[in-house]
Amino acid sequence: MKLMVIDGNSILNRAYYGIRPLTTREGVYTHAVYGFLSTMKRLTDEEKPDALCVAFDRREPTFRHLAFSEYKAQRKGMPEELAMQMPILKDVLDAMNVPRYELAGYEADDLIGTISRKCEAAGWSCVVVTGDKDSLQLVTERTTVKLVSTRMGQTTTKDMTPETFAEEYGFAPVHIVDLKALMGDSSDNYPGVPGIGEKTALELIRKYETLDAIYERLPDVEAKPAVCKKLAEGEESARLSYRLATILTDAPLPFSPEENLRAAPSDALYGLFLKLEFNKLIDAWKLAPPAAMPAAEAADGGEADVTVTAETVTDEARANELLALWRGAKSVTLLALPDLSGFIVDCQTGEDAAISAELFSSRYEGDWNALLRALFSADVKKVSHNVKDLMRALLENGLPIEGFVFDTALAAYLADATAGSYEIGRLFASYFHRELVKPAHLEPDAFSTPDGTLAAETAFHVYCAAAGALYEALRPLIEERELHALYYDVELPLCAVLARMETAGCLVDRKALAAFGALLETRVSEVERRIYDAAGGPFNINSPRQLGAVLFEKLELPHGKKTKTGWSTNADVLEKLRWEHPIVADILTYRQYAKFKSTYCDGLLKVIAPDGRIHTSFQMTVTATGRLSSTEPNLQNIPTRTELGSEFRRMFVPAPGCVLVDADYSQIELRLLAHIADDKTMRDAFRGGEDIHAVTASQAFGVPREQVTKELRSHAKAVNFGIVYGISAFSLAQDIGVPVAEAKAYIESYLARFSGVRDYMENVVERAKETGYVETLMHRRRTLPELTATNFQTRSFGERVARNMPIQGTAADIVKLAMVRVDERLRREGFAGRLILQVHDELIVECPEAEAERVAALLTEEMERAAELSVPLTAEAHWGKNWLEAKG
DNA sequence: GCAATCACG
DNA sequence: ACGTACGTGATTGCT
Repeated sequence: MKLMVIDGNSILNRAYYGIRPLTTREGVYTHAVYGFLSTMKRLTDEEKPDALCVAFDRREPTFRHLAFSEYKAQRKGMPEELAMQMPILKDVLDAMNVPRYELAGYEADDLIGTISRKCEAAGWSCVVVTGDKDSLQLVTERTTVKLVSTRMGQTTTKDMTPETFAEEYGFAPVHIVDLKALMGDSSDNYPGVPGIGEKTALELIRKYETLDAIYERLPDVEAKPAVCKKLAEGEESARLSYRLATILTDAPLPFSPEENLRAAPSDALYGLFLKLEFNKLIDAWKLAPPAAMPAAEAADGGEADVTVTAETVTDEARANELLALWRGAKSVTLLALPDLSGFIVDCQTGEDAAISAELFSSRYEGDWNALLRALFSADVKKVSHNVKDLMRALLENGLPIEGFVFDTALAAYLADATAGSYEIGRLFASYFHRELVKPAHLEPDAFSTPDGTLAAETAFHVYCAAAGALYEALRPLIEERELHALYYDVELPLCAVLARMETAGCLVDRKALAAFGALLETRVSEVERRIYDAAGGPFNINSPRQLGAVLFEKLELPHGKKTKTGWSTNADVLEKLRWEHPIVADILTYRQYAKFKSTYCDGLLKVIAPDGRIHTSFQMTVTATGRLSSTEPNLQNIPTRTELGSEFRRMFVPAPGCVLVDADYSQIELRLLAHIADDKTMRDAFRGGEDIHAVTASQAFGVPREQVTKELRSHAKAVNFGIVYGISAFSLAQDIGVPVAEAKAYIESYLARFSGVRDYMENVVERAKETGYVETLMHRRRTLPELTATNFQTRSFGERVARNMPIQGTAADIVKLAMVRVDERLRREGFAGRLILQVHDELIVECPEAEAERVAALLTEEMERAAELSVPLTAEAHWGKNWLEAKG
């Protein structure tokens, strides 16, 4: 029989420092516990011990402290973020039914020593898990020590037996004590023999084995006279160190190995892991909810019994009966396979009765398309999950997209925009504290598997029931948080707008793009050759590491700041070195060409659809502020800041006979700052239609308006940006290239002149600290657990976010509302023009040439009246035969 | 899978 | 005294 005993403090400590910090959404640190449990899981899987327990230190002084007042005196207490994880770990161990031992006056080591000897006495073998080499003294024929070390996030272990120990140290394990008595231990803060270090101590112990043996023959010890002298003078200290290094094996601990036989975890463990957001560990331990809920019960949160009649519908007559039923229902819950080859509809038919119907095109004996047309028309009110994606699939198949009344993913995003994932199973677990019962191999959001959809079908009803339950939980939450307008007037209608934009896509001039790619290719080769010549040989310029070696070692250029892995080689650093060596300018050019070629030429060519257009995906549930994002490809970061880069915008073209109309807000974020902060000076500037950066320069730098130079204006512009982002003098100085003191003076002068802004910036942080969140004008909320952090950096970040999010987020609310209205009017008023792109403060419509002027007017009108502010909100529109021209 | 870099608002 | 601006996504190199 075998028992494993873990040194709780040692392993938790190692996990804490070895793993990057991780918190739950509420800000509770959990990474040390997570690391501990992963290590424990791995080692028990490897060793398969029959019994398992964990030993902990206690705060009370031990006999070692009493014997030697300086024992561990230099140790600082645990950091708060670690200390708070200790009780969590103990709770988890209790829930796992893993016994834990602690005893006032004894260290974990002493308990482990005692436990290992009791095991041996009972005829058991014992495995000690620790990161502490002192414990090696416990190694015997029956007791092995697993030494754990964590380096660069990787945890490795080494098994120490009498054999491996002797090989490494050259003496028996018990003599570790004698060794420590001679060499001392700086981390426990005891001295050993002053002047004798590891090397001499090892030699002596290999020769004489014990401290006693050395002192018995002291004058005649085979060592340098100086060593003998030190030994003689240091005997008292050595004897004391010996006592301190000795791990007790007879602590008064009631213990017998049989009491530690491994047991199944209690029901509480599941809920505890959910609370700690240890989803991976739930999987790893194959934990299930205490009483596995059938899907039908999940639909109403498991509180009442709903009789669910489940059926797979194959004939048209039954489908029509159900359609009638669905039309009469207040709402139905619907999930569809991404290729529309199947769907499921849950429909309440009475107080406690429901019908869950699954339909698959492969088994349907009727007109599948007609069925879909009926289902996705306005008279069936549907609740679904990721409505925009479903709508796009419907549009691509020429089907209607009407009657969607709720999107559970979108609602969950408004409830918490920083959750990261809005996959049904995860949401269900976090709202109902129960894991969804589901086949483990299933891709949860896709409802399909690479090898067919059969597996998905088996779990279909589970997800649909969960979506229904989420609807019940989220619908009231939207009202409570005053999110009704944002949700029903903006986000939900936006699904259809975005689905139409994605489906429409954007035409690109493939030939021009390919030609530009070829041009860049030759330029890249030229520059590459010059770089190799200057460097004295070829290397991979794309590798920052190799590039750093060439610049800072071979060519000995002065290096700037470091990154985690070496010297930074980013554009800022290289720009400062531009005149130090001709290679630098070439590298900057290379970087630009290579970026353009790979990301924008090759990248965009790859995703041109057969219709010659690029269909991006707009993500509605990604950003923490409420903005959209764009993926596969990202069309929100097409170059524009350099002349060469803006050539790409020439490749985005309208269909024949059409133009692109581009409208963008002027200074929307600064106008919102003026409005939200209610700053008189700023408000007057905008009301007077003035150049805001010039006014800022004049105010902050104390010069008359007509004496504001270009340079002063550009500095003021940087200050304005900085204010919106939560400025620091250091970064501003870095940005505009002035001394930090000067940047500091700018900021102070700015805040003195714009006192409304200063007050707002202070108040918003203060309020956020009270409530724990910030919000936009439409009540879009971002919670800020960072504000309560003890860590300075984390807390400062939270404060900057508190200042920025209401501004960036309100701008996002406004643009989204404008999009919904623009789309609505274009369609209602019979325009052929359609929205095709959004780039945060910019909307792009493709329309027939003849519509250009009217579309431009419509765009500016709807954008400008999307919000009523205390300052004018202005937008400008232009049109042209490509995106670059249309920017005006 | 992460880090570094750089494109955008 | 801390480290040094908000929000994104794609590509490349490297472990």
